[in-house]
Parts: sequence; C-alpha cells; structure tokens
Amino acid sequence: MPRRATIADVAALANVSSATVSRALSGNYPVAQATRARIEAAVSELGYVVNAQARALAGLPTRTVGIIINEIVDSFYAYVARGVEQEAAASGRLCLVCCTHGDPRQELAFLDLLHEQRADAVILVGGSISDKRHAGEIIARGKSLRDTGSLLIHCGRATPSEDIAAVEYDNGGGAFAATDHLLTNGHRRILYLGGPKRLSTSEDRLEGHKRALASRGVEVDPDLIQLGGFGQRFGYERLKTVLAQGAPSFTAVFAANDNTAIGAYQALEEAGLRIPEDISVVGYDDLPAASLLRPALTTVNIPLEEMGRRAVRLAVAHGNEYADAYSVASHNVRLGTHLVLRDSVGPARRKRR
Amino acid sequence: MPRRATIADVAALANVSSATVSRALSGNYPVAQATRARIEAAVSELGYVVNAQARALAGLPTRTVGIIINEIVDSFYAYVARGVEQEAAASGRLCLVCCTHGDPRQELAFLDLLHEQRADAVILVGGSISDKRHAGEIIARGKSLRDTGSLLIHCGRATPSEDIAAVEYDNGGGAFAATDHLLTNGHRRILYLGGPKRLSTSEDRLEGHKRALASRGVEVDPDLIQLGGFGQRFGYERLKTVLAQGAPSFTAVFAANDNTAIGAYQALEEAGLRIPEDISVVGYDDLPAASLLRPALTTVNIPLEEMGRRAVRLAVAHGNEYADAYSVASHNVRLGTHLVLRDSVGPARRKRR
DNA sequence: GGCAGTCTGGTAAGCGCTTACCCTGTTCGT
DNA sequence: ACGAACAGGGTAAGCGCTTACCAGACTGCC
Repeated sequence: MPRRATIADVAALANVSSATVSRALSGNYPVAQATRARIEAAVSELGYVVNAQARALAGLPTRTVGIIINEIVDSFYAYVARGVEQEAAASGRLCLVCCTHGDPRQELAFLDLLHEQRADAVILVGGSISDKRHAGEIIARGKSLRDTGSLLIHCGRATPSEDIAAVEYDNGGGAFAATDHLLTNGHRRILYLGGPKRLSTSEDRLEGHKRALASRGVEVDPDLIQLGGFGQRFGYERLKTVLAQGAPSFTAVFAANDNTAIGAYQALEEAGLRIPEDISVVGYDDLPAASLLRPALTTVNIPLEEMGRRAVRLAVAHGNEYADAYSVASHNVRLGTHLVLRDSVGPARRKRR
Repeated sequence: MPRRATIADVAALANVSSATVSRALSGNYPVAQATRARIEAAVSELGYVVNAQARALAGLPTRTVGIIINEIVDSFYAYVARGVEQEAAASGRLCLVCCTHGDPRQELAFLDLLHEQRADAVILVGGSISDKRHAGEIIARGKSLRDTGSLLIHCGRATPSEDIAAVEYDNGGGAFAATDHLLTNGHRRILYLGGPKRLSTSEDRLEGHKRALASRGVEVDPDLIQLGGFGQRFGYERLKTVLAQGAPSFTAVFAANDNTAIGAYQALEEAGLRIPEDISVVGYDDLPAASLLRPALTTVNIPLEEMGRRAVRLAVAHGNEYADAYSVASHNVRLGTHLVLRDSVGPARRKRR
C-alpha cells in the first residue's frame, strides 16, 4: 500500500534538497529551468500532492474561508453562499460551509470549529437574534479569530461591534418601498405576515413597513401584524387561521419573505381568494420562486450574491495588508434593495362592494 | 497584539506537560480530575483553541469532507449537499463545498485541492460526461486519494471503476415510470425535452424513456427527442422553437428535469397551450419548484438528501475499519425513485378533434 | 514485604512544509 | 579589474500537535 509521497521523496528523486522543491512549487524564489523540470518530472512520477496542513502549520494561510448559514437548501442562503464561493474560488480558496438550521448555539459551535481550522475568513450570514449574551459570545469569538489573523465578517446582519466588519443591505428601505407600493395602490389595511420575533432581519423589515404606514398617516393595527416564522408552512397556517376568523379585514398582505408569501398563496388559493383581484401580495427576497408563482410575486430584491462576494473581498483585502488588520476601521458595506414589480399587486378593492 | 496560545502555553499555566494537556483535551487517556480542572481553567483563561492543522499533521484525520457539485443554487445539488452536510456534522465533520459550474476541468482541479486538504472523504455529485480521458483522470485521482487514507465516492453518477464506491439512484427506472404514466394516459407522441448530450444523467433518463416506449410498442421519432441542456432557459427556448414550426405533433412533453419543465411551462403558456388540457407535462427531480408550478408538476422524485447522507456514511464507515479500506469491495448503493403524481398530466387529446 | 498491575504524567520523536541564513559562482557597472 | 549584486541551492530550525515509550507512586494480593 503506497505511502503518500512527501516533498523529501520528490527531492531525493530529483536530486535536490527539499528546500528547492518547495521553492520550485511555490515559485517565489528563483529556481533554474533544468532543476525545475527535474522536479516536475519527479512530482508527476510520484504523484506528489502538497500537504495543505503542513503548509498551514509552517505559517502560510490556509486558503479556506468559512461560511455559516442557516440552511443550504434555502435560496436566500444559497445565493449568498454562491457569491462567497465564487469570490473564494477566484482567489484559489476553498469554502467550508456550515448550516446552523437556525440554532444560535450551532452558530457559536461552528465559529469555534472554523477557528480550529484557522479559516482565513469566516462569514456569518443572516439575521441575528437579539440577545445580549449571544452577541457577547460572537464578539468574543470575533476578537479571538482576529488574534489568529483571521477575520469575522457579518453578512446581511448588523455588526454587534465596531471591530467586526459587515456587509448589509437596506432592509428597512426595501420594506418601506413594498408597503409604499401597496399604499399607492390604495391599500390601507395591510396584513404583515411572518418573520420570527427577536430576529434582526424581521425587526428591520417590520420597522420599514411601519415607517411607510406612518409616512402616509396610516395607523398600525396590531391585529394586522402576524409575526412568527419565515417558512412557507408558517405563512400558510397563520394566514389560514386569520382567514378562518371571518371575512378578511385587509386588502393586501405583506409577507415578510418570499417563502412566507408562498404559504400565503396556498392559503389564499384554498380560501378561494384571487390574487390580486381580491387580495394583493408582496414578498421579500426575490428568490427564483417568486417569478415561478402565478401570479408572479411582486417582491423586494436583495443583491444576495453580491453580498457574499463583498464579504469575502472585505476579509481578503484586510488579510493582504496584514499589518493593518488591527488598525483598519472595518469598512462596512451597505447595498441597496429594490422593489421588483410583477403581477401580485392590484388596486385595493372597494370596501365590501 | 496577542499571539495565539499554544498547547505549550496552556501546559505552562497549568503546570503540566504539553502531553498531558493534549491528553486531557482529546480525552483518550486517563488524566486526574484535579489536573484536568487546572488545564480547563488554563484553556479558558488563555482562550486556547486547538490547531486543526497541527492535529492533522500529527496524524489525526482532518474531520472534513469535500463535496464537488455543479452549482450550489441548484436545488438538485443543494439537497444532496444538505444530506452530506448533515451526516458530516453528525460526526463532527466540516464540509468543503466546491462548485464546478459544469466544467469537468474544474472537477479535476477541485479533486486535487481536496486532496491537498486531506479531506477524509470527497464526494463527487451529479452526472459525468462520457469521456474516456476524463474518466481516467478521475480514476487516477481516486486511487491517489485512497493512498492517503481518503475515499472518493460518486454520488448520483455511476462509478467508472470497481475501486470507487457510488451511491446511485434508479435513474432509468424513474424515466420509465414517467413515460409509462404518459402512455397510460393515452399519449403516444411525447416530446422528450432537455438533458445535455454525453452526460450520464441524461443518457440514462433517455434510455428509460425509450425503454418504456418500446415496452408498449411505440416507435421513437427522432424529431421528438430534443436534447441540449438542463436549464430553464433551454427548456423555454427549445420548446418555443419547436412550437414555432407549426401545430404541435405531440400531446405531452417529458422534460428531462424540473428546470427544463419550468421553461417548458413558460413556452406553453406563451403559446396559449393549456396544461394538461392541451399538452401534458412531466418533469424529473421533484424539486420544491415542482409543487409551486401551476398546475403542479408531475415529476420523478429522487431521494437526494438521502443520497448525500449515504455517501458520507459509505466513506466514513470505510474510514473506520481503516485496515480494510483496501480490501473492501466498495459497497455500492442504489436508491429507488418514484413518480409523484400532481396536476400536469391529463388524458391525451383526441387527434385534432 | 515483595511484586504485578493500575494510574498519572513526563520526554521526545516525529508529521511535512517553509524560510531565514549561509554559501558559491556569475555577471555587471564603473 | 574588482567589489556588488544576484542567481541558485543547501542546512536546519521551527510551526503545534500526538503518542510511543518510559517511569514513579500506589494499590492490593499472596
């Protein structure tokens, strides 16, 4: 059973020292053409593959970036991950993907695991729960990561500390635009559906919604705010429950994200309500599913992929000017969102005609 | 600027040797309660985090598994990745995810990168192009990987060699079932749409389709076989082209995968053809999008997540009985597929009534 | 009381690579 | 013609961890 070849084997076969082999391979030091050729021959003859662990241990960066997301099959996260992966691959880095399934403790556990792996950067994606203790834990790990030359970047979540860079998007603004669009179409009673409580993402969206209402002097009716989850299931069940309580007192629903909107579609369909004739719907995220729905869903677009790319760039840029990693005021980034008009919003129906 | 703490620092602070610290941390050797406590105190005081690279270099497994997929935002791959991630996480392993975007050369490049990383296992997902040279390259890397104690597993693709384990699914069987269902509904002229040529996945599906036709004595009409791609775009454009050539000569379309079916839906919609009244449609994969479509798409379910899990288990099981890694006849796995009936198939229309 | 067996813990040899430091020739500039 | 600068290459000291091997201190048993 062949043992894996080491640099020493290659060196022996090529009749040079292991230092020369190392130099020829990393190409950061002059090596004579002839020597290089002999080394390359030896490498392919032995099927030599450099050992990344040894390399990292010797002080080189690991060329891996970690990314912590909720759920890989959720398009929201998948697109961010794609951006991260692309940008990472562009610089020859590999991606360590971790899924928390929404468990904040997992978040911390993965942070530790990625620290063990000495990932060049770790990117934490998605809304954060509002919890002082948890935030503290994150900050501590951020510091600790930085002490090893790695960088923690928040992506799509506000930074809990000056020291942690973040790539955000105009979450409240998108919600404002969506609600404003509904208002412009004459809707005054809008059901706000979905979004876990105490999650920054939901809170920001709800805030934007309320701000839009306020800007037109529409009062918020607590009954029209139905928080709870970000899933299709939640959208379906909750809306069904609300609908079961009698004729809808609203003319539109603002689903806190597209998944919830999908659930809302089902509930509306079952209740025999037409979109947008009877009820208008807007979503948030602009996932591919939004344009698959019939009628196609009007929703807020987030530059998810770009966010992922930016996050990596932020981390890697810092990594380059190594000495500055400590002094640089983390250049936060905030990207814009915009409403994508499709077919799920119509004029508000006259009051029980 | 704090330097990262090493095991030696912890040892010094706890007044023991580094060996004892190592033992206390990995817990595979008796360490006195009191000593252990002192060590733990030192660890948390220093914020010590073990260095995975050093550990790996010292001979322990890296506890990472690599997975090579086409595209992370494609649900097909995302679900497999999810299974892999889950199973990996269950054994405390991290996942290195690589996306080839369909480029076979990338496949090889990532295989090398994962080899460098000494991943405990690497899982290659999705159809393979039919190319002797490429297959040879894969086999070579599989061997080389095994020489380092790692294992290459194929997932959703047939193994090119006895030495490489694979988790497959009954691809042809699913296609057979789909076509058979169409035949049962009276369809005789079925447009087979999509699937890149020379890709094992497409070839197997087409084979199942033809087999079903043959079993009912229906001849295959080459004009009704429209190969080319697996994307939504392809499905749309190609079907549009076909439709532009005059009244459809078929009563059903078998989309080689759900994405193609989505494109087909668009083309049909634009052409004013109703599903399933005018044209029936079946897809393949049973992605979440299939049930979002209206009418909901009848399609073939593949246990994607389970495949991912199995792949990891296959690799890890072998890893356990280390000595056998060489002798064990790779226990291939083949999972079943089944047709999911929804609303996109109806009885064949009478011939131009 | 002597000795085998059990607990604990230390010593030190690697794991495979990079790179600071050193050395030998060449090649130039002036 | 001579020192400087550079190309090319070797030596060996780590990087941080695990673990084989060894040793002292008890324990209990005959």
